[in-house]
Amino acid sequence: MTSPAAGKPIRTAITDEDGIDFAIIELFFFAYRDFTSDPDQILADYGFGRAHHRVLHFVNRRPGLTVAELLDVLKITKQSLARVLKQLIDTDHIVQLQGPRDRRQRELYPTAKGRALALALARPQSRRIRAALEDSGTADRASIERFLEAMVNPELRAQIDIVPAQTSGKKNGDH
Amino acid sequence: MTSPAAGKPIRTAITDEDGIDFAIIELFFFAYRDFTSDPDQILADYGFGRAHHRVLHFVNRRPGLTVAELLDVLKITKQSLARVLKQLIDTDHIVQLQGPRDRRQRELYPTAKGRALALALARPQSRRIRAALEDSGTADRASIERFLEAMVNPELRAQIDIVPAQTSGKKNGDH
DNA sequence: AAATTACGTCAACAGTACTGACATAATCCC
DNA sequence: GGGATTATGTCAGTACTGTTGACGTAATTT
Repeated sequence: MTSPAAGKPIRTAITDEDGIDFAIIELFFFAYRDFTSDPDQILADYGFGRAHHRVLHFVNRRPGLTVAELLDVLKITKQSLARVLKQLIDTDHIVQLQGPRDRRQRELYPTAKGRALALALARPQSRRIRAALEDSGTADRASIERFLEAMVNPELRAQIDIVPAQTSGKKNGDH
Repeated sequence: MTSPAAGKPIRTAITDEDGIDFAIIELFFFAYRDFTSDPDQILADYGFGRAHHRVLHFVNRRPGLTVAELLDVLKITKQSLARVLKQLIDTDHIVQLQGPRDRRQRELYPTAKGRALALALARPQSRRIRAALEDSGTADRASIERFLEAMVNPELRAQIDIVPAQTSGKKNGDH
């Protein structure tokens, strides 16, 4: 049961000693797990995974973004993106257009099919958020939004707020 | 560039039409990504991954939990847990004790080494949370906690709150 | 014309998850 | 007592997502 040189078991639960906020750490894990479980179920019907969802999401949010910009947002390598993006293009969820200024670039746009899937995936997530905001009562949307934004690395906050609420895509002022 | 029967590109960004809360959906993605990046860096030094972190976290939070209980909290299969748990035991971060009542069970406890690593991993996460709470100003801790808890599937909320704040482990009233 | 950039692709590998099958020991129940 | 069930462990195969490294091509920059 216990190996030869095994350390002694600690029988007391870890406490909030050192001011460690275990409650929220744990809550964040559970919340994110369930948050992603809704779209995961839908994606399975398409043979897609979470990576496809992320690509689809950002292409719909910033139509016309280039491959390099997408890589920068997702923080993955191009080899990792390649497989996923190829599948989304082959299944006609996303199309590539040659960049108008720089013909080396590939601007990514959703098709009607890709737009529809993005919406279908976001719907249960949005429903969950709305319900959580209601259930938690007092918490107003803005304060949750501010908290989540503050959780993001400062250098990377530029990636957020790129979408100007209503107006159309092609508005990438970064890089 | 465009394949034969490709759909037409949609050039407008997806809107908050249909009442979809894209802002918070996206924020949640960025926040969780950065939230996990801190411990990921530390884990790399040990040759561990995120799965090790989760096991270590819950064994420290509920010392004496059984393998079955751990599987239930993590919502993974025993085959998936096996490798990770074995490594943590082999490296003397966790020890197993035969269950006192039911000798088939294996109660999991952290060693001093495992406790120390769990704390080291939680520290930057807690720091990030504290900073985010401060930065976001108004948002009081309790409302964030309530929101995150409300994001979790109702059936699974029992898993939370198991740890009674200060008292020791062995208090698993579920199942 | 040479260097750099944007993108694509091939190959190998790691980490985490899954399903299915089978083994062992301990407990439960008739 | 003895068969069924339960808790755990393990073997084998597979999928998805990510990595590094290398190389190729076309377009732009210098």
